[in-house]
Amino acid sequence: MTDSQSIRSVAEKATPTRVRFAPSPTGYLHVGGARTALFNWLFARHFGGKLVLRIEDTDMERSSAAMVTGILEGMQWLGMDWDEGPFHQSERLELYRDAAHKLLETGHAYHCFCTREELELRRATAAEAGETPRYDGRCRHIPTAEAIRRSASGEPAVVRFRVPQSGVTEFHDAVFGHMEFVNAELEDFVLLRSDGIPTYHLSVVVDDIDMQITHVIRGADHLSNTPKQVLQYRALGASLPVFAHLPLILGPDKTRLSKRHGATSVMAYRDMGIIPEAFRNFLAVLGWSPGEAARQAEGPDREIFSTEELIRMFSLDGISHSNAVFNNDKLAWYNTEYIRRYQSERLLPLIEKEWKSAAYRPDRSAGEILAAIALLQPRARNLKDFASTFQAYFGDKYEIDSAAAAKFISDASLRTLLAELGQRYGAMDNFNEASAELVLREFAAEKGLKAGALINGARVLLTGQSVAPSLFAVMTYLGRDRVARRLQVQTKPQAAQP
RNA sequence: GGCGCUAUCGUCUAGGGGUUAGGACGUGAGAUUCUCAAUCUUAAAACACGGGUUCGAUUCCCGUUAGCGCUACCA
Repeated sequence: MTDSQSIRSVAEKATPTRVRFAPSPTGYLHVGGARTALFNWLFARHFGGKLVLRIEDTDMERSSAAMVTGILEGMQWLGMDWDEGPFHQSERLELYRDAAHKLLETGHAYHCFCTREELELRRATAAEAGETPRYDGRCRHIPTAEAIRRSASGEPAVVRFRVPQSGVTEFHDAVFGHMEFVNAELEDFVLLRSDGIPTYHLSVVVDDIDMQITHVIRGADHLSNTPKQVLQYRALGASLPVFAHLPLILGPDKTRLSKRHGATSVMAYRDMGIIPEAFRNFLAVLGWSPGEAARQAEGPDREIFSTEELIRMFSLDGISHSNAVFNNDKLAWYNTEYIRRYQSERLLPLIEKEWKSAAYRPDRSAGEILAAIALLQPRARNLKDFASTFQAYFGDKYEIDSAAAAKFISDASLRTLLAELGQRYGAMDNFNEASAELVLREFAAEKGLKAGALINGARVLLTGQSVAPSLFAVMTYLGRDRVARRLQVQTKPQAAQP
């Protein structure tokens, strides 16, 4: 340890928590990435630290600006903000080249002139011989002067890190504990490609040092890469951040979540009618648990956590060591819970988006719309319901579900009676929930049939569905005239159609 | 193949040397009755296996098995 290093580590202790979310824009923000972002965000907010957003776009062929936009959109949808960035690695290439040169100068790296074809061939040969395919280090011993001359003369070369051939590389992981890797198992990995673009291994380390990241919270798929990075921190004379690797999210078949399992993009969940907070809550407890004590302290609800609660309770200690299966049923449950708990006013903008995407236009006053939402919230499962099965509450154009019609209003005499009931309602003076029910029941007794038959039939005519809130509450919401009109509508029973 | 990680109900998990192994989702049954996808009640459902250590392991250690990850001039 040099003096400057110890001074630096003291200084770093005084620095606030700094974490980063560093997606690669080779695809949309996927579920796993979203959870990584969430844990970083929660961690930063918990400690009043900073979240840096960094776009790892050094793979120019696979990266695109559209994907960056999509990722930012995904984060915003989930209600996560960031304090710095987005920084693009593609705009910081000089930094990585400088670091590579520094490593070259200090002997921690060397030029390698082996071609891809040669490497490929050797790998294949090694695999055939049952050996571990690993770079054999043949360019390690090319004298520096010669390497510089060859490189300067235009011979393509990559820069490789010179991994110690003995010893072990250790680090502490906040989730998995003490980690130790035998250096001899590591190969001399590539830092700089022959086109001068850094690989992930280099850029991630250089940026994490440059951005003074204190905690690297990322997917467990990086656990095995970490010793390569630790080696670079040491070679560069930088102190180590705290690493925290997150278990992976799996599909129902316990393989890594992928497109095969359905939606993996978080935006797909928005499009499926999921409330962002519900999705976030679901994601937060996938691979993390606040623990019994913290749970109890938060009161009776043990599964539903507000943003503030999540921030307050979040801790690296609660992160699970094992992978978690993504459970759609539980997500759906969270969604219904959030739909119920939201104030109608708060739900409205989300519902309006659904209307817009379904090209549906409500035909009611703002007050009526809010009342309808409040009426329907307890039985909505999904935001999509408001633009589909609930259309009868927001306008007079709605379809009658054919199965419901067949079951409850296929009888012509019943239809006639419902129309008559409609007339009776139309003539009422004090139309309210209690009186509407009284009139219906008296009407049923008068005609000698069960109230249930009328109720079920009326429900279908009034709402188009066989499932709805309490019928008389629906009537009250709809109002006398609309109820009267709908009951008297003479659509032909579905069954009678040729 | 090598290296690494992991292992509690079907799933997410709590717990932790002595517990009736707790909760949630889902599932079954019942209640309610104007419908249910609501509500209430209730049931079934787990410590992967084998060795240690110990008076006592689901918990600690080792191994086996299984799953996952890494093993690129991808990230």
